[in-house]
Amino acid sequence: MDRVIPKPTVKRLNLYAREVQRMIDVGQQKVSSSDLGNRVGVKSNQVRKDLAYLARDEVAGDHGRAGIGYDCERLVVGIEKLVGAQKRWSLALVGVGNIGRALLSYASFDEEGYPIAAAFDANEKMVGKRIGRWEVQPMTQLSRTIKARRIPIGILAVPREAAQGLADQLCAVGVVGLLNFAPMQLTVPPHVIVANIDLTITLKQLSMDIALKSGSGRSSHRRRKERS
Amino acid sequence: MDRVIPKPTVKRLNLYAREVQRMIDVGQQKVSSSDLGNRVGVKSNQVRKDLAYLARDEVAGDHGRAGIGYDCERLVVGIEKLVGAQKRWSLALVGVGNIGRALLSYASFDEEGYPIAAAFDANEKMVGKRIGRWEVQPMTQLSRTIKARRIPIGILAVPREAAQGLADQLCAVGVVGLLNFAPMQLTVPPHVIVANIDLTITLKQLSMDIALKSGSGRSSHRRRKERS
DNA sequence: GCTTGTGAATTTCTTCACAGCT
DNA sequence: AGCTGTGAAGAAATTCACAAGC
Repeated sequence: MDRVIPKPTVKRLNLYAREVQRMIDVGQQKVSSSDLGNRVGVKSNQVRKDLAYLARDEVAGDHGRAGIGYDCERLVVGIEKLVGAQKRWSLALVGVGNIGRALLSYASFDEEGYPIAAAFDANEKMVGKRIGRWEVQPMTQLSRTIKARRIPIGILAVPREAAQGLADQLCAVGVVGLLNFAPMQLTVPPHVIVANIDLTITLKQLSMDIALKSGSGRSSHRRRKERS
Repeated sequence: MDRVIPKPTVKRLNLYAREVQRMIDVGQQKVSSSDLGNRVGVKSNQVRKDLAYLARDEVAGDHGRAGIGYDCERLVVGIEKLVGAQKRWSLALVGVGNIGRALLSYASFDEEGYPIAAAFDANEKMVGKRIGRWEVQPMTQLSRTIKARRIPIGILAVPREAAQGLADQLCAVGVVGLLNFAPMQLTVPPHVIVANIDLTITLKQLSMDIALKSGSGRSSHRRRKERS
């Protein structure tokens, strides 16, 4: 009777979907929980538990067949239904510096249903330039454009000092999610959700993990270690 | 008697250190667990529990003073001792496309003790170019350079199709950590640790979180929602 | 009054183990 | 034989609640 899906499960479901899609591209039709687990770096038990959430949802439907496995096609469809990949969310990119430009050239956003709908920069030399199919807009247009086009998610790719102020602006004009590349914690109204991409923190964790593993030898599992 | 520091705690300790450093820059001398908690988006209880790990470590030392708080200076020093920020780790950047170039221009890596020591690309037009202070090297130099300079961490900023092969190469020449920007799970030997920066998965989680929060109104806590 | 530190309770997530289907 | 689904056990992380210091 549990309607809520655990956070870690949501994440893994997305990984499964991507992996299974890739198997389909290669002509595979069935997949077992242990196959999938190996590819994603997760125990087969965990895979089955995660996939069991599909069956609990009316629309996603049941899937596994004992002795056989899961049908790839149905599986990705089911996961996407459950985990909401059906909707498209447009993005507003704020900051067209190095990271911003990299994001504009990053085709996957589009392909995955997250089109960048507009790009803004404070730098006058940047404003008006065309980058790919975007024309960089001045910050003065930010509210207007986001409101008019009802863009739900903002990407902050600006220097740390500017991030909080722009986050405030974005929240004020109705954004409900932020993808934050600035190395700081943003403070936002309670209805807004922030996802941080924090490169230096990630690197620090990585090096800490490396340092720790050197000290603690013997682990029986033999595949891979993963951090998000 | 617990020598091991929980993963989530390591992450938060890094966030605390950064935040406290910023307070120092602004002239602050003391900080309380609730101050710090507010800034990082964590309950004060949690902050204290996390900081208690400092006292358990001989070298990091004890810190909090009841009724007063923590001394900012000593705190960052203590955290950095505990969480290993003293060591420098050099990086090998593999792939000088959009993301790769953005990383080369990203000053924080250097400042935080993670200098990019070399950059490689498979594209002949790229090889030999100077970008900032780096000269892009051909992939044929990859093993030589990494072995010679004993670079411990590789950054994979290459297309998905190339990622696994290059990961294999990097692991073969002694890298012990990988920062992977390719949208896939890498398979690596057990002693190598992988940290993934997965933009589309992050976006999918973000949009799922947004969708969920719309459905479940009343939560009593009022600050921010954070995902890594 | 405001603060830290911490055992105990609680919640969340993972792993185990096995019944049951193909 | 090989596989799924799941209750039960276990482990990990968070939150509570309160004694004790300033």
